[in-house]
Amino acid sequence: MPELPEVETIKNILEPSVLKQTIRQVDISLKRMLEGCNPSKLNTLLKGQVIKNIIRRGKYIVFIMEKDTLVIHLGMTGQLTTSHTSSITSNAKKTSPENIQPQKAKRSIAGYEFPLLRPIEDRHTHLKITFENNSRLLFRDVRTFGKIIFHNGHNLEKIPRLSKLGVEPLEMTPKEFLQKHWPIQNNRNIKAFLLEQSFICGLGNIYVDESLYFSSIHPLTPVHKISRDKWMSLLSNIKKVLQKAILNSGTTFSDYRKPDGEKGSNQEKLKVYGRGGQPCYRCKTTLVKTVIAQRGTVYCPHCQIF
DNA sequence: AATTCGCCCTGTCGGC
DNA sequence: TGCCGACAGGGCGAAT
Repeated sequence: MPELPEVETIKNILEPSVLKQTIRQVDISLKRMLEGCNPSKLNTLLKGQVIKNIIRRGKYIVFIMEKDTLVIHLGMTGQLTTSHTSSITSNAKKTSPENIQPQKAKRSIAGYEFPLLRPIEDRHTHLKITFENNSRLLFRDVRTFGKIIFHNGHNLEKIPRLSKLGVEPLEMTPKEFLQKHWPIQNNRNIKAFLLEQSFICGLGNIYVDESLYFSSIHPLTPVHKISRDKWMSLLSNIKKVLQKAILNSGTTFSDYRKPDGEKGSNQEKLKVYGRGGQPCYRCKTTLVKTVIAQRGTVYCPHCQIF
């Protein structure tokens, strides 16, 4: 579920505590999450390297180090957080609900305030990076759809997952984009097309539904039937939807947390996603919940047309 | 060649 | 109360 705004938020919050840090030790406990090198070699490869830069590409967060690059995809339930080892061994370990019994802790978790709410370390923490200053970067992922990619060197184009990505929506201008790509010949429906990362990257299920709603486009509309004007509107709405979500620190429906443990607030602003069966804010028509492109999809059958 | 589908995975929730 | 199936879905590889 972490899409572009969530990854951007995580990157921005992580930056000050991770940048310029020297890696002392790396522990990976779920080896199948790692691509690009042998899990037993990861620690040797990364040890001693300084994190020089952090960037986001689509839904990927990229750690540029002196020699190599480490890429993380959060999948569905991935969480990145920083903590100091001292707080894990004293306060947090004793009192954090996550560290007592995950099952029991859930019931009472709402009663805990930051910093105890932050995901610290449990059986779902699959990657731990310890820095020379004793702080740690933790990657926790309940459903393990996430990925950790080691890459030798800095050439991102050589990383297969990254090289397939399309344009960054926040960096493109609708007008220039259409001058370059128009007409857009594709037989698929617009929902499936936008979920595909190779044209525009960073959009997931939530922000595709939201962008289509704002553009009054039915999610099943074939791409080649969308007029140039509609595309202009769609592209600018994509940017607006993403920018607003970043201002709201992302959308928290279940697992997504900022690295400081707090939730985003954009879920309160959504117009269609998660609102199936409820009235459209514009016309009061009951919003339809269906499945398109193998994904739960919500739209207004009155406002959103072909 | 283009597109669709199945699968990976765990926690939650609703129905019986 | 407890069990079980359905559901959530990003991205890849297999199947069509």
